[in-house]
Amino acid sequence: MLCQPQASAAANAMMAAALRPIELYPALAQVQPTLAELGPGVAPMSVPAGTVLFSENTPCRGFPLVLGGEIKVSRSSGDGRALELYRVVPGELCLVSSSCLFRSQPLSADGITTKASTLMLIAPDIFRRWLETPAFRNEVLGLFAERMADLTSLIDAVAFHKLDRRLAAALLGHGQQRKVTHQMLADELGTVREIVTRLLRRFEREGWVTLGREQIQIVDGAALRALGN
Amino acid sequence: MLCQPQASAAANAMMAAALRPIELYPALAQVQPTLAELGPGVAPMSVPAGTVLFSENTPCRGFPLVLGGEIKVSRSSGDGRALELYRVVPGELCLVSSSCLFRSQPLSADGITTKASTLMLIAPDIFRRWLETPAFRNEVLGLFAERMADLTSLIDAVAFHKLDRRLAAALLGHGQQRKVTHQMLADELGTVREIVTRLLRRFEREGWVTLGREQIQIVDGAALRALGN
DNA sequence: CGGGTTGCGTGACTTTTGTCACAGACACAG
DNA sequence: CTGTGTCTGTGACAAAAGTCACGCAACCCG
Repeated sequence: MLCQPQASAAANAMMAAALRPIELYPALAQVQPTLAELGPGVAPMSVPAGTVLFSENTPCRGFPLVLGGEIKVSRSSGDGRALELYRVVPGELCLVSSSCLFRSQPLSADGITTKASTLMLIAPDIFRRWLETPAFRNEVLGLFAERMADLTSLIDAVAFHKLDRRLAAALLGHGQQRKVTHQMLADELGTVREIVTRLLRRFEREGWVTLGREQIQIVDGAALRALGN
Repeated sequence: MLCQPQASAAANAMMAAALRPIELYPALAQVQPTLAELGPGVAPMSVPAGTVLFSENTPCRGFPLVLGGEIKVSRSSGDGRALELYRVVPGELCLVSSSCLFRSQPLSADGITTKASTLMLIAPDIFRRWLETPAFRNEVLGLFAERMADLTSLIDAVAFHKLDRRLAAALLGHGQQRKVTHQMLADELGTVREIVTRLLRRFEREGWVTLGREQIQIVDGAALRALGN
């Protein structure tokens, strides 16, 4: 989790956002001690895509505020499968890693950046003082509530929906095409590659998508939506 | 959700606990305004077993502190299946119903008392003032973290574990025998009655349990534990 | 351009789970 | 005791998901 300088245009845009945490987290404008007072103690750090921020056993050192990029939080089964729990985007806290600071047991999940990302790691005692500020507190509680809702609807999906529905839903909301491998989709849904391949071929035969290497073109979004509800 | 007088010995014991919310929630000793100041505004209410406290559509009126009894929070599929998310016991807040006070969307889940129960319904504005107290705040945040962990491990179970494992796990931790119908276990696990019956018969043939009407005797807990991990 | 790697497609098969239909067992009320 | 529920057991079947094994295509790189 070391600081890595970034030079690409995307990274620069990201850094620009990273310099304005207050825009992402308006509540930070009111916290005590202020960001300015803390100075270098809360210097944002940049990590490349694919960095493992935490995994099942790592203890957490603080509360990561995500300033840029994206963190994928997932849970993996003993054997080769994995299931994505949710993603943390700028303006959100990574609650999984932080929740272990409110309780004894560490929360076992993996966190990996999907893009080059910038974070600010807040020490527990600072965080607790920030919670004195009602606005910040409400943001944190709201995020917890949000995450609970996410997890609940994931439970619903995994327990009650068939894979084709879930796959259809996973394809939507990413523009006209998604650039992913079948394996990535499998990991997102908690299944294996072959099943994803088979279902996608079915979708293709239905004329809903067209497939290519590492990319899926959505042809009939309405049909997918109808399936995915 | 009306107040119903309780006369049984069990209910009396429960009411006795209800009179000591501070023992259940030590942090309440420090909150402002105090319980005494609020007086009748936070009068505990008693409901019988099987009361529907909230369901998918009900908006929530406040934060229920559970003083006695037990609330089962579950999610149901469109068709006849259901899956238990977790249970709320005395000393805990019912976060599902309260989380909708931190965000716009109501969190869709059902809450039913499994026993005669006593709760204190805290109005949102009071609750927010109580959150000024660090001890209370930490308790609430800790509970959120706890619940996230619960949900995460449920996701893990539903996504990666076979039903026999989950059933075995469901039988443990309830003493030597569990008094439930197969249907109740099915609702707990998110499956249908027939499957539970079949698996239980298998367990019986293995000599791990003995079955009776509405009751399951655990004979070989070690074997169940080995299966359930 | 040749060889290794990665991603995709597929067929054959097994296991698990769910569905349907029905029958017997038990419990309790009248 | 008799009827009327609720609870349990089961067989036959269908569907969904996972496993294994393999071949081929695209791409990457020296």
